[in-house]
Amino acid sequence: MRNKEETLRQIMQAAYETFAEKGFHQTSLTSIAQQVGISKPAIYYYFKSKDELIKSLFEEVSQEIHTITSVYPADISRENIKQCFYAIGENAIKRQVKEPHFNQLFNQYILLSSQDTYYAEHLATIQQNYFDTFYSFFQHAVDRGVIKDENALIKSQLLALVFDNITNFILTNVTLDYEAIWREAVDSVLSGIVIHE
Amino acid sequence: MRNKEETLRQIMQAAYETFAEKGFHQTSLTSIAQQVGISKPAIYYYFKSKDELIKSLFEEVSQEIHTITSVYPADISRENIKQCFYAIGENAIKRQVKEPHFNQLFNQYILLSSQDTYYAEHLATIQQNYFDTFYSFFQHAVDRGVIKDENALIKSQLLALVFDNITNFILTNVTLDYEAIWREAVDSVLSGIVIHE
DNA sequence: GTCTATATGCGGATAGAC
DNA sequence: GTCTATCCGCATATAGAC
Repeated sequence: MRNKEETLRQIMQAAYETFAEKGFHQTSLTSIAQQVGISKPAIYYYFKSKDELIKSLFEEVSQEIHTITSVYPADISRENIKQCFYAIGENAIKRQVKEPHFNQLFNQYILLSSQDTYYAEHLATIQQNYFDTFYSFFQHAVDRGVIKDENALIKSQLLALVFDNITNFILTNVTLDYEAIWREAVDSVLSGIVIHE
Repeated sequence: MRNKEETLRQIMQAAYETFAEKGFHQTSLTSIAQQVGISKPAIYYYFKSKDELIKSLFEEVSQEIHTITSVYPADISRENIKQCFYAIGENAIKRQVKEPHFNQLFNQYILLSSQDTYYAEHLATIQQNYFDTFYSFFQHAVDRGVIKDENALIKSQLLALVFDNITNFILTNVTLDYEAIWREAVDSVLSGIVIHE
């Protein structure tokens, strides 16, 4: 006899990987069941439908997003602010290279969002939260007298857009020097607003 | 009796719109046939399979991309270079708002590319070409003595990434001042390299 | 409570009539 | 060039074994 929670986790895990690699449609419940070692209808004991499984996975992935985007260093100074920003990008690039599945899956939900209001609404929240994180990072620096409060909102949004698209392009066959692009973005955006005493 | 070319165009047109709105999987050949006013198997006279139809549409969309990305003004001067860049973004934003189907469809092909090498290879070429366009724009300005040849490759790629992601985010429910972000990107990237005599 | 066996219906695909 | 008939596979649903 199997353990209920264990089986559930295995289904989620198999779904996560196969959906990311092959896409929702190209992944049959049969193949997920096979990976887990159960029969296809057994999945229906855990999920009302394939769409429910996809939705559950989305909720899990949404949680993870928060932990990813909500990390920012405690101490920002004139000396280390660029390094802080550099590090944010470098970490994301490394994670993306190491774990492409996450974003591959996430991109599928973004596509779903143009066809399904449920995903559209939830993703809008996530993305808004993502922009907010960058903005609060800027405000944090402003509060500490590290940078001037000049166009901070737009600048933070600009960096967020660059950051996001770098992680997207890593998934493609286009090889660019993404770290250099990120550093250039940070340099360009901060040039002129970092206070040099 | 129907006209062959006319029917083909109608199938492509219906596919274009429905695929963009509902996605490849959620669009059945039956619904396309209904829109055109023919029966489902009739589509198989024009396309070997649904995948073939999707691929044909891709080739058509690929053509259009070239015409979109390969426009750049003939005369760049110190006085108008920022305006030129601003205009590129403004045009793209306007087009995107007016015609969201194009990018919605295109994004689906990007997703396919992580599952299918055919699309991966062709998209890599398109995206490479897209970066090249931005770079040659920079080189053009360098050649005319408008900007310094400082980090031009990375800067051009940075602008290309911003440009691309702005058009993506317009499709979402996230409303930002995209024109302002684009102008900020242009200002940030060009600040320091525009030659002031 | 956990799963298997089995049934239904839809969408993609093919053969062949007109 | 288009249609009818038909096949096959998969998502889905339910009945019931243990």
